[in-house]
Amino acid sequence: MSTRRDRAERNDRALLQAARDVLAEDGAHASVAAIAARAGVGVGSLYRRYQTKEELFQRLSLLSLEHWNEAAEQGLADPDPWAGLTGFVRSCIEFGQGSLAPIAGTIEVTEEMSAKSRRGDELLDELVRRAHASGDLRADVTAIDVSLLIEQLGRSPVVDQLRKQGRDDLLPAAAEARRRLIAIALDGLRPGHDPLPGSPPGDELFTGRWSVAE
Amino acid sequence: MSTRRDRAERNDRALLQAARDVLAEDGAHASVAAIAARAGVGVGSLYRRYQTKEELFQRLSLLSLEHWNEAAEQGLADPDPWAGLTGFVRSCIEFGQGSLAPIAGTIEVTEEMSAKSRRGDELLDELVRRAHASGDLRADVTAIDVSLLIEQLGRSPVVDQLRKQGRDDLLPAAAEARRRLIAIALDGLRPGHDPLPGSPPGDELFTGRWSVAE
DNA sequence: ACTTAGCGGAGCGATTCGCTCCGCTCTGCA
DNA sequence: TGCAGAGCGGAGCGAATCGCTCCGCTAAGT
Repeated sequence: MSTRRDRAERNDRALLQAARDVLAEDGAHASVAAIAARAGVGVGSLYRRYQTKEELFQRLSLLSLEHWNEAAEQGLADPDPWAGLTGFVRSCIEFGQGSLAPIAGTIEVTEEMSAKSRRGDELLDELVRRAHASGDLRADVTAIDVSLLIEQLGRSPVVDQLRKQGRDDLLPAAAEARRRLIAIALDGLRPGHDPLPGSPPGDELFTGRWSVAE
Repeated sequence: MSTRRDRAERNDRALLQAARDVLAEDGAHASVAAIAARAGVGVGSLYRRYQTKEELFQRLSLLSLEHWNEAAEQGLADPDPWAGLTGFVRSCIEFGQGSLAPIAGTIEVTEEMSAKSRRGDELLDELVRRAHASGDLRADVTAIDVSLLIEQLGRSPVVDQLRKQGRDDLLPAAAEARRRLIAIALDGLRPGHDPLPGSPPGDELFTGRWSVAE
């Protein structure tokens, strides 16, 4: 009913998506002004909804974690272990998880966030375990390998740059090219290849990476 | 002999490597002050060697193109088409080609640069053609797919972020984890997988991407 | 011992940052 | 229809940072 509240909610969603886009384009120096402009609202409206830039980014991180967990649960609901795992990976990549990387270490991690992060780790472990058991996933790949792969593919240099240059005409082609790269990487997760180099990465690469530098 | 000149040359090399590192960490807003500091010289010395920030970045781009071409020629010299192609890809990734992405579109492209770029395209075409002919490379992968793959893997979100946070203790582990991701992606280039989605990307994704936005 | 090439970094004006605050619009109720 | 005020956009604030200049000083060369 209330038009006022509807409008505010639309603005909020637009702000969050704009923040993701601008973060992808401008990286660490994404400015509030750019985010507000991209969302089509004034900075004043942004600051009524979020007291501070950090609060906006915390909200963004929380939503990302929630999406990760929902996608993982959907993947586990798939009877096919391989389709479940790859569906999860693709969903995370397309959601734009990667664009949050530049703000890691710049925002305070709330207890709610780290709880959801732990839950996400468990879900991914289970996805990987299932795919190992069914023989669909090469044996020497760990859950952390998969996490890092999502992070690596979560940003697209080509798409980001074209967007920054305003070449919107080329974006569909770039998105299609990107999908091919993702398919290539996922094919590399299949069994039947030479063993991976080095030893499996430990989770110390994730622990503490999101905490604020003192 | 001349100690003066030796020192200057060492400074120059340190500047170029520092520029690569800082670009990887700070992206588009890498500052001259940060580059000079990382190289262990004053900004004054940087500006005696390069009249402007753009000139430094042009030099950096030129060296990257030259490295690309040398690596491609080395790859072609390898009697094994697959080893030649993957050696080329790995060499480009490790050289840090990816760190130049943020400055694309911000510097003027000299005639020398575009000539070397054309030469690089030809060399890569030949590498891909050889690998196709020997059956080592999946048939639906094009040279542009390989270029985009190099660009995608040319930056490491994990390594960049750990460096920014000063967690140098974790860098070796991150580098090893990165090498595993590269191996996975290269395995995905092998034959024997489902066809890639979409149609092969055209070279319009590269044409003009390096020209200055007007 | 004297000259001077070559260096580091303080500091300039311009720009951009996160954020505040205010005038205006346009909704919702009488 | 008229009016009160909720909610908006964006000008503008002080601080920070930018690319770049310039100068005092160190130390190499004669």
